[in-house]
Amino acid sequence: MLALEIPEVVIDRLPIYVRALTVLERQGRDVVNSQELGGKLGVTPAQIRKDLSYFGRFGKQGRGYNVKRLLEELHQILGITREWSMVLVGVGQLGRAILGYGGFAPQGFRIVGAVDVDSEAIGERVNGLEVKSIDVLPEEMRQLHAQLGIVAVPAASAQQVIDMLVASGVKAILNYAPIAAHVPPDVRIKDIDPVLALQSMTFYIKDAGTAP
Amino acid sequence: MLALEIPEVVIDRLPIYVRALTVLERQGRDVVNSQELGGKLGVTPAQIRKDLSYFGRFGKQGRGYNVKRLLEELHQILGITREWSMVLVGVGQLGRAILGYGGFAPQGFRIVGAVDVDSEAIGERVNGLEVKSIDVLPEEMRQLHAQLGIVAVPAASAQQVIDMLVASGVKAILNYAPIAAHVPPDVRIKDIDPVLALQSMTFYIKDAGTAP
DNA sequence: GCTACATTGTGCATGCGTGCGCAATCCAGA
DNA sequence: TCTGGATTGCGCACGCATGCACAATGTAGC
Repeated sequence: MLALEIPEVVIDRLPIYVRALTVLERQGRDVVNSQELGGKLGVTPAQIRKDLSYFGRFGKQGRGYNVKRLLEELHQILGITREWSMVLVGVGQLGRAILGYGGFAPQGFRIVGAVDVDSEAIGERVNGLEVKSIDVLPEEMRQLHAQLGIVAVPAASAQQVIDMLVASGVKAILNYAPIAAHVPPDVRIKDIDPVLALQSMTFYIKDAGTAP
Repeated sequence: MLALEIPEVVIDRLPIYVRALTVLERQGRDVVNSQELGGKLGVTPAQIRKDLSYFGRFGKQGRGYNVKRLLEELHQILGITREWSMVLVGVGQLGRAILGYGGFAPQGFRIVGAVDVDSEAIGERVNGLEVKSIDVLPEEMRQLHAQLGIVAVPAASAQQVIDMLVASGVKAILNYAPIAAHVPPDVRIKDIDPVLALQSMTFYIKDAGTAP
């Protein structure tokens, strides 16, 4: 029952369930069974039931799951009932795009601070945020009550920036830099790298269109 | 030895190896062993050797791997010796950011076309590309010799757009829309969704800072 | 209130990915 | 040419995630 024993793959699937359930809720659906939910997500019904059973018994036999109830439970489990504050490091082209991305706020993730190493960018206002020097990162994190870090700096300086975030007490990092970063075991890090996704897909399609 | 039998997790790791080897090559390193490479990537040496053994014997006992040689082999395996052309669907805020992203080109991925449903955007020039109507997607794909599709439209229209890409013969899709899309078994799709990454990380840190 | 049906929750088996351990082998140096 | 040392490639075993199958159980309808 302890969280530590729950496989990470399970945790990674929960947000997908949340997303699908949110759509169902907006459609006014009251209940959904594991088969329908699995069909929408490309996951087997057994998988869904097993995943949920790690956390409790949320369904009703013969009926399925109450959409609203299950959604609330999953929010609770994932810790997304509250708002989360994030600090962005790196206000280059990528960083600005992240600041402008409208997908975070509706899900309760807000970028409350932005820092950079480039002295030209420091002092500038981007998306309503004043860009500060990376030297004040620890103070910024504390003052803004930010718990999450977003890294959008070039690969060459990414590990250094990540070390600074870790030193500032950040326990979870969203990393857009194309590196395999090293962090202490108690710090979570997730990489966003579209190039890696492309490079693995080309493996499967590289021979398509070749004459037989 | 057939590609179909190689686990997808293995394919997903190869681009990481490529990235690390590229750095080593730039540093002028001739050889590297599985232990050092694994240390850099957070992968066990045995894992690396096993992964590579699916494709051949690239190392030398007592020495390690020739960096240049292994890099070339991996490029060949992944199909990234050539350039790949991509068409972007959706030229909103996110789409524009993707067009401006500088990480694709150096790795041989070029966005050669852009289409949208919004009549206001159609005809506009963005990053040197004229935005076309989504109605001409099939012709665009053919004329531009594009093999890959990038989806950057709202969730509501994403499945529809993906269906159109599939109908146009696209065999691999990079999807930025927050949906679990359905595609035929011969079409690859990879999702880029920073929100999902955040929502799974908060699970692990949600109790941090709570009074004991 | 009772019956028939549908769906959950879960023990268990299967299969697959991971990593150990060692034999094979290659290089460097004498 | 031979020997010592290091590292690969791979068979094998372990462990974990996945999915099956069924008992448990709640619901709807009569």
